Amino acid sequence: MSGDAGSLERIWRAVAAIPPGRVDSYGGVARRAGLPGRARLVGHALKVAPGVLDLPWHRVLNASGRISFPEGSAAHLLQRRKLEAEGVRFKGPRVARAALKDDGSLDRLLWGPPGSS
DNA sequence: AGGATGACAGTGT
DNA sequence: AACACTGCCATCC
Repeated sequence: MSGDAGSLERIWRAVAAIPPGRVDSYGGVARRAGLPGRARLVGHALKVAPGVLDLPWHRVLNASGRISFPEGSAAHLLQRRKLEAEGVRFKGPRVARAALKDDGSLDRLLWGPPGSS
């Protein structure tokens, strides 16, 4: 199916590793899963992920720090609500700069500041 | 088999 | 900052 099932598993694990209140990009997840350049595969992996895994899918945003679902859609609203419930603030359509850091580099935000919680 | 689609990303303008 | 275009690759029709 998805190339090989192992890729999906690695992606699911990478997503599960994102701490509450933190976010990461599709590309970042792909890279941490050992699949650089497979950002689109991450989207597919989340789409087909078994619900029982209970993955924090809402913590995955696109490279612009924005939710990839169409604005106004139920999915978009749900994701935003889940993030705000974890303390992630939004600045218009994208996550606040505080969460994005200065560069806007999501992956740096996630693993960059050591010991920051 | 071939083209379109998509929970993306990088670069250029 | 917004938009267009290209690269990427698994699925779908």
